[in-house]
Amino acid sequence: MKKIIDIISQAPLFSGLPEDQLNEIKQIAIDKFYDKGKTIFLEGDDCNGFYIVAAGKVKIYKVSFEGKEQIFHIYGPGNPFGEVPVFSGQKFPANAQTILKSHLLFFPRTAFVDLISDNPSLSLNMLAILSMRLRQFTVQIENLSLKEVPGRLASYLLYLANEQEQEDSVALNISKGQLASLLGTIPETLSRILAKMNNQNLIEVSGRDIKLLD
Amino acid sequence: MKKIIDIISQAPLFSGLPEDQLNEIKQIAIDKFYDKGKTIFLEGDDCNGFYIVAAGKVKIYKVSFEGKEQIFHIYGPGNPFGEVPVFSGQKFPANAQTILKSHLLFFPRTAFVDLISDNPSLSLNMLAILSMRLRQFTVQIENLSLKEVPGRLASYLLYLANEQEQEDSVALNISKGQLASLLGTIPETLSRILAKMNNQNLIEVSGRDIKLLD
DNA sequence: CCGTTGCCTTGACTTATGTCAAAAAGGAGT
DNA sequence: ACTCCTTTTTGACATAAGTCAAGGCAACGG
Repeated sequence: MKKIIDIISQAPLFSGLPEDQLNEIKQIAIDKFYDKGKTIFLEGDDCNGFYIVAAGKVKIYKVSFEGKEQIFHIYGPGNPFGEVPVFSGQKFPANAQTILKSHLLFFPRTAFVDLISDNPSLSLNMLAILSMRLRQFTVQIENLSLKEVPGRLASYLLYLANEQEQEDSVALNISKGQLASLLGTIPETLSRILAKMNNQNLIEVSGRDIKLLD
Repeated sequence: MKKIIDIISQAPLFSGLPEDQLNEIKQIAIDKFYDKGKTIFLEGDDCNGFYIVAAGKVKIYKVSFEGKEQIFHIYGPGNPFGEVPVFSGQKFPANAQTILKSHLLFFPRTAFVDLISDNPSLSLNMLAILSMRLRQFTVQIENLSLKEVPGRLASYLLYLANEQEQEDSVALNISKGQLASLLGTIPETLSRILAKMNNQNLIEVSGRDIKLLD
């Protein structure tokens, strides 16, 4: 298990802050541990603070009445989540659940708001993070509304390849079922599209490894 | 034309600020005027600041390669827009265009960032606004991915009725074509669904006025 | 080694929604 | 009232993607 101070000093949210402020932040952080598949909060729950992933992986998602799931984000180490109601002052807008055994840091709301009020750099960092989120959401809405599933899949594969710094191959870091949910579709459809792109020699799928031939 | 100071003092972004700070904000605001249908900025443009609508109406949207439009927001008086790249430091993520003759206030980026750094209340207001935006986007993604067009339309009508403080009828404030684009569909589909709901006696459509019979 | 479990794939079918084309309705100005 | 122009509606059709049901495959524990 990593030390709190290491996690904090590496999180983008706290980048560029002087050491004494990192220590103040450390003072208010609370360790939390979750097994795989555990719910962290549910849509509509009251919010007493937000989280940063120290280790593991967390999905933010909603489920329709009929049971279809849409994943909004998947967060790994260093990423904060659950900040929205801290500032807008309402309930959580979506559900959060671990998809791996995870170690989280919890930041109580009032203590954090005090901290941010005293600290312009921290507030600008937070503004930057929320702005990046908004940007990601515009991409997600654009994908859902203006692209068909093959296009969304292609975008995601290119994004992953870029993130993994590999020109021509990617390793999916989530199950195909979860990927379907992230792309706003269902496993059957994703499976068919992967098969089709495979036949057209656009990609070469073997399990979670995909070679990009385009 | 309204005075700058009136617009500023009524905007949620600046609510609760003391008078001297409102005056500081006024100093950096710049009036801009646009006719109906004029582009304010395009996706990918450099961002030197953001805007607040003083009068008129503005849509934020993207267009697919094939020409389909998706509207993200429609903003009226008091709403800020274009803030994302101010804090995330990149280009505009979408297009902005007036849908009515409009009067906007422009806030240059660096001056505003200075202001926000010196002013915790202002930064908390901005955090609250960005958080509300994120919340709206989760709803929009949920609608696009988990609901079909009739469900999205119903949500929108209920939202409008609520906003207009009318129990059982709404007046569309945008054209049906624009509404289709806001709901992530096309005018033909929207028209058919309105006709069907009309036949089922769920609503009663006459032009832009819709009675809710449910 | 075998059965259970979870994940993925395939097939046949249904349906919501987009496309294309044309007609109808509505508004603004002459 | 007439014309021009935009918005909306309708019809016939095409298709992407969802549903339901069954089968395959791999991993894991007994």
